Amino acid sequence: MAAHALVAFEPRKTPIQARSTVTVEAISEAAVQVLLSHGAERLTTTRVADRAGVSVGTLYQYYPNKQSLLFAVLENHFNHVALRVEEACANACHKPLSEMTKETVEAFVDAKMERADISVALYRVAGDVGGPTLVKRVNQRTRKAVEAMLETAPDIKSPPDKFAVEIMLSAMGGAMRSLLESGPSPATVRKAREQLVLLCQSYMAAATAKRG
Amino acid sequence: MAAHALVAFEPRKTPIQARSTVTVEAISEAAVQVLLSHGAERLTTTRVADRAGVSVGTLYQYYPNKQSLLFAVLENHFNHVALRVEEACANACHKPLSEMTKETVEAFVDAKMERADISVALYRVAGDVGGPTLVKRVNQRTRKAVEAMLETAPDIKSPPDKFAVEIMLSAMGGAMRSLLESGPSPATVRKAREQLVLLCQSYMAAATAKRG
Amino acid sequence: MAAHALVAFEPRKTPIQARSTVTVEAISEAAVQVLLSHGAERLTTTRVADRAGVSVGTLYQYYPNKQSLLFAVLENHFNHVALRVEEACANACHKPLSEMTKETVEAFVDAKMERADISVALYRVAGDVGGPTLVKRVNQRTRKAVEAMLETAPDIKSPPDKFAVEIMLSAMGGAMRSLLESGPSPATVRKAREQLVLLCQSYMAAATAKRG
Amino acid sequence: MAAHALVAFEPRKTPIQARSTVTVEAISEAAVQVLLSHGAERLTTTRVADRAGVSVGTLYQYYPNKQSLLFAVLENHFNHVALRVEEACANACHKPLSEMTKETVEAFVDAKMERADISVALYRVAGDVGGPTLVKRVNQRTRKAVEAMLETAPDIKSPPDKFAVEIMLSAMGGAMRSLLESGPSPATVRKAREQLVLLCQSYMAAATAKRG
DNA sequence: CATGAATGAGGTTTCATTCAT
DNA sequence: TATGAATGAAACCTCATTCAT
Repeated sequence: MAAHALVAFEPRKTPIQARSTVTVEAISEAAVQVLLSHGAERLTTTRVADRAGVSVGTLYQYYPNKQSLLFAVLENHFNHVALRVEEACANACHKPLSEMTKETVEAFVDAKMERADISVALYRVAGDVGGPTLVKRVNQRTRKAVEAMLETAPDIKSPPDKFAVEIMLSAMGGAMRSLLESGPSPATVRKAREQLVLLCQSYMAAATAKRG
Repeated sequence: MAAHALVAFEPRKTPIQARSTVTVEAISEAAVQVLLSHGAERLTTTRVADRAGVSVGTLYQYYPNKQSLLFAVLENHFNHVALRVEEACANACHKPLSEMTKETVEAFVDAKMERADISVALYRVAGDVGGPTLVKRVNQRTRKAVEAMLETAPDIKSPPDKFAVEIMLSAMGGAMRSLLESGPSPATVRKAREQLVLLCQSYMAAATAKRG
Repeated sequence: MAAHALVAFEPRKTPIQARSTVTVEAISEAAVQVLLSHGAERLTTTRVADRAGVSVGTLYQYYPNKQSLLFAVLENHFNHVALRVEEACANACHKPLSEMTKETVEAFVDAKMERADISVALYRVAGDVGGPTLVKRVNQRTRKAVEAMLETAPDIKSPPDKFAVEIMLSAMGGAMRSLLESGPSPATVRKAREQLVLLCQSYMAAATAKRG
Repeated sequence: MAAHALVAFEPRKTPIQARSTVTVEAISEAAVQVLLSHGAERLTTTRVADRAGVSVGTLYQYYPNKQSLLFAVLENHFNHVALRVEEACANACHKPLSEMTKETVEAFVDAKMERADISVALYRVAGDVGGPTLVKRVNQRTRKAVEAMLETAPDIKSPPDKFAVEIMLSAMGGAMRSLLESGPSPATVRKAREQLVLLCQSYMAAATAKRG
């Protein structure tokens, strides 16, 4: 599994018949299951196929290699989280800055916690599978949503630059990663959520005030 | 390489003789070299031994298995960074809060950048090798240093709680990870460093002000 | 692809309808294309079907297995060459021996060169597919044509025995094989053609003289 | 087994200890055995290792891949035949041309027949393994020996050009191939040998006479 | 007749680890 | 202690072939 070449991550074949769509989803879901039950290094394509109730050959009809399968799973997860954040951003338009920040951060934390186990499992495969690239791509997308939201803030003169938003997103992501990897209690999660809100609020305030 | 059992990560034999120490260090350094030149999944024990100029057998005299070797490398790197931060904390005692934060953050960023390539390479093995555990341990240590420093701050009434410091450290670590994995230009690093300082300063201000 | 059992090499169903004939030819031609573009070991039935613009299933309607497909392609090629030689033999009747030989050899060389690329590609599959059997069969046929021609030679008393003709044909075939596999320049081909004519002429003269 | 890239055919590791030399030879010999007993397409690296009494891993210590193993076997065989022909050429120096030719051809036929089964088996792998390249290389070598011999012929004025010798060698090789692949009786072999001698003798006479 | 999704045995290759020398 | 040959389980992936639609 060399992750140096970022090629051929796209699915190999577009399902035409109805049954293949089912198969593709079964495989993707099975990959998550195996990831959770066996861990990243015990995940083999054969095991995934077994769990999905298909043969290995079928798996390879839709994913050209193991990486592309894991990449797809990773992408799903990231897309889900990104979507939640985008929704929150859309909802928080025209509210005061601190409210905006709060809702965005909370949406992110909640989306991650929603499938905390998967998040943790995926941290383990991300490196081998183009994770960083994907993270960057998703961060761009999220950043755009945040920026659009900030444009509508009534209480700031000019928005922070792109860079500040990026820093905030990656800081937030990193803190969540540490948190999730420590297997936190619900109470801990609650406290961390609060602190994360505070972290981002104070940063946003500082970053926008500078130009205001 | 199952990372589920966190046993036997410690080096097998403590080198007493000078020759052994040299060997151990050669192996550890070779591991880093191979990591950089071949990537995480092309790192094999044989290759490391070759690069170190010893036989595989010898490698296994000092490290019970591959994981323990990588763990040691990881530990080295983390210890180095932690040391730099601790030094900065010691130096910043009795200075104003914002100054303290600035110097701490800058020490962290600079330490990471000092061997940026190694940092990136290690992100790739961390998951398989007890990285999260190690991160937690190092974070504890760093947190203590930060807390001790904060105790001496002249301009705050009471220090932030443990949790706030932990959040800050993990946020900072996460942001650096994203940054490093994107292969940033020097200019980008400079800007990120500034922003990271701002992020932490505003957070520390907010977190201590609450109790102040 | 075990070639030990020489069964079931014949096409499965004789195409009666026009559409079928077109399909069969498309498949056969596609096999050649794939052979040239991907090489012998990258030739898969699916790939051939794709190139032919039909589904694998359809391919298997006309060829019971992969071998039979390749066998058919091989047969086509050999038949083509044999036909050319037979024509030459028919044309050369009643001419002097050396003229007969010249025209026969040249017809063979030219027929091979006509589709040199296919010839080379087929050398690579011949072994797996009943090539030797086919070669023998085609050589019988060609030998008959040559013998019939020789019967009409005005300048020999009695024809050479079967064996001599067979030796000549296989020598000629082997030399062409070596030549083609070396990717010869046109000039080389021209020289080789001359020499091959000389080789066969002198042999025929010697082989017939013995009995004459 | 893609044979397009003619790289990495050389053995991977030079045996240092005595025992490894034994191992290498056992593997090579086992490959021949498996080739004979199972045929070319049933030859698997695992099977070869089993037959050699070692593990697959050991096989791969000495041969970087399956091709390189088969290439080595092929090379052995060709070298053996080339050696026999070279010996014959050395012995036939200063004899009359027809005698030279006779002894050379007979040496070739006899060397091939000596291990007829291997010859046939190898025809089947040659294509996948760099056979043509090897054939060319060995033919060069043999040609040199033949030319050196011809220089000493008392009864020719000037030797035939390189090309004629090459044609002769490849014709001879091709005829032998056809013969061997037909599973000939001893009587057939005897007759073929005679005819082959005649073929080459008459060609050599013709090819040298031209310049004489 | 055509389609193409599914099959799964089987092949090649890697690499952490051991142990006789 | 050092060596490095040997191990072999286990991973990934291919592809000829079938059969329900």
